[in-house]
Amino acid sequence: MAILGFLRDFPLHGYDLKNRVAALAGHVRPIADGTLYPTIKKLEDAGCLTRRTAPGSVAAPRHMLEITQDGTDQLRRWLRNPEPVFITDDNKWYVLLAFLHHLENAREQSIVLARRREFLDQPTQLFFDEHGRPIPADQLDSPFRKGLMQIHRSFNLGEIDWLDSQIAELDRRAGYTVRQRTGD
Amino acid sequence: MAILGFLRDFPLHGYDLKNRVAALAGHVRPIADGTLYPTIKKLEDAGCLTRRTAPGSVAAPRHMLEITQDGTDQLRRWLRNPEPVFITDDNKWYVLLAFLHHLENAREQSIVLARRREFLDQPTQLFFDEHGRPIPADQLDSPFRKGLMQIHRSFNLGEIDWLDSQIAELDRRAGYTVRQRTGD
DNA sequence: GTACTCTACCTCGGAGTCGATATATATTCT
DNA sequence: AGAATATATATCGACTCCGAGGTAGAGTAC
Repeated sequence: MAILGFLRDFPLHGYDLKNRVAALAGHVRPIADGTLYPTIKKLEDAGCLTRRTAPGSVAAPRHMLEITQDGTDQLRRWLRNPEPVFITDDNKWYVLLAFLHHLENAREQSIVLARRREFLDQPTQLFFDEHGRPIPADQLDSPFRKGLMQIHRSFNLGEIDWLDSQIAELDRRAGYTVRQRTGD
Repeated sequence: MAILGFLRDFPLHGYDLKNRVAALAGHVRPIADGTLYPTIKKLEDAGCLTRRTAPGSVAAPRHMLEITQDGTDQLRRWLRNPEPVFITDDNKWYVLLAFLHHLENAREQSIVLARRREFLDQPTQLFFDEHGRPIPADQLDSPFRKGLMQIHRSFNLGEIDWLDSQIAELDRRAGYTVRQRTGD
């Protein structure tokens, strides 16, 4: 998704892609060569991108990669209907968010944000005692677990606020569109 | 790490472990049977845990798992000297944090928190233009990328605050210990 | 009575990822 | 001259993990 998402903005070569993915997921983990190049090949075989050999600006020749219409369609399918783990795994969710603007329909964007919003709404209970009873944050012995729950909670609330404002804005825009269309 | 970390508190059976890991990493992803049971077996073969068959409270018989001294040692090694990805990957870091109290030495705990703190201190630049120039948050076209950077920044600042206060507290405690020792 | 659900364990195949290794070119440092 | 570093691409074996499937006991709904 990150490869096609970056290529949707402008053509890039593998090495550049690697650095951009590493920066985006930088706080997560850089992508390994052994992952990147086979994935590029797979996407090429699937017709999602084409390559043109160009002289390297500094050293060895580059393979400039360009996204195709099929690639754009594939990217939009992934964004429009993301697998559950892209909603629940923070790392994957942030990668998705970085490319969500490639879904051009505000309504579709709003639906994806709403899925994340719904997920964050679920009460999270992280720790339990011997008998399976939930332990509230203030009764935890470990200051690390206390901090973990506290940080987790405040972070969730912050993201929920942001999601709500974004969803409202997107729905307002989509609403205008619908009204304009139905107003014909 | 999560398996040994939970067993360090009290013995559990596989099914219970699965639910606890799912709750801890609940906002991430639940652990699959195909991951859990082979991992339990691997830890058993490595002498990190022992199992005792007990009648199931409701249905099939359970395998109650208990951590051994070797298992405790292994857990402490993982916590004391975590691989880089446990510092940089949020998901893994939070799992580590949930069990850091099993490192009983305040100095050692503090060193691990300091590694995370140092990592968070690095300026994060997520997006670049065609020419590789960094794009500041306020110049991004996508509201999702803007939100991503904004949330990321505020979250980092929050965690840094917490880390600083924890490190100070731990060092204060470790300092007392050293002073008492050297004062003999 | 029988279908469904929850508990509880286990295995196998496949997908994805990493890390090591290899190949080359150009620049910079010593 | 030689070494180190950065650019740039590619492959291979090993490892991890998931998902689908299987086994089984006990309770619950219809």
